[in-house]
Amino acid sequence: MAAALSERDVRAVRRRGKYLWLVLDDEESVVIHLGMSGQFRVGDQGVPGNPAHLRVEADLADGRTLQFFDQRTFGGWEFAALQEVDGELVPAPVAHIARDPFDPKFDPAAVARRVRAKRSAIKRVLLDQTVLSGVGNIYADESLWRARLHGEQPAAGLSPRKTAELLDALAVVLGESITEGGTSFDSLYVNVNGESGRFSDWLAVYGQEGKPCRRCGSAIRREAFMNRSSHYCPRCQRLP
DNA sequence: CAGTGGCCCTGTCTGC
DNA sequence: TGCAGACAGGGCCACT
Repeated sequence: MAAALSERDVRAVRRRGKYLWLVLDDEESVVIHLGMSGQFRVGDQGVPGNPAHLRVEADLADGRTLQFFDQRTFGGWEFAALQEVDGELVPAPVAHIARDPFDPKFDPAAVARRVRAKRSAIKRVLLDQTVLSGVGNIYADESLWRARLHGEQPAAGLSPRKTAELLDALAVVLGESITEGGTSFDSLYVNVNGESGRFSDWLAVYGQEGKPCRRCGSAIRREAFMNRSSHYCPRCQRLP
């Protein structure tokens, strides 16, 4: 990769959901995923990363250094051909990834129809990147709380109105998290300048087990879900 | 073909 | 003090 990237121009940097990619020319790109602990740093600013977790280092033409750190190694870089999908040029590994809520062509009505056509629990559907992208465990829990929905509720049983409400809640949650600088619990999660986000102060249910619900005061519960956790308010978010 | 769940990884924390 | 096990979670893939 180092040899192939040497002296190459990066014409654009694009993203969809949790994937981002560097456009090298009309045919080729480098697809990057942060996994759960990947992060970029511009080397001459902010707090230096842990050298043990430095995976990629690139010297930029302006003299700065771009570094990619990843502690838990779920992230990665790969070369990928660009291909046209639904009127958009995307790398092959991203072809199956649906548009995210910030995409100008994101169609809430169409996504709501797809959600309601799923024979699965609503939280699983929110995490399905082929339905809509950009939503992980934290934002799924937060948006379900906002929309007063239990994650185990069958997606097919949701009314069109409730589904629209959930997608609205999701857009608010994602928007506010970006404003707050992302979800960060410790020094592991920082932006390119080494600054930590404060979104965790803002979380209503995620990681709040035992604490009172902001709306009704009931103790927030945590349950095992797909080898991770679901957090919810037992009073505000009931199964019908 | 859609849906389900196990597993990959590393560092930190908890409980015995 | 030391060690085992739980936990964090995005996405792939084998299985139903």
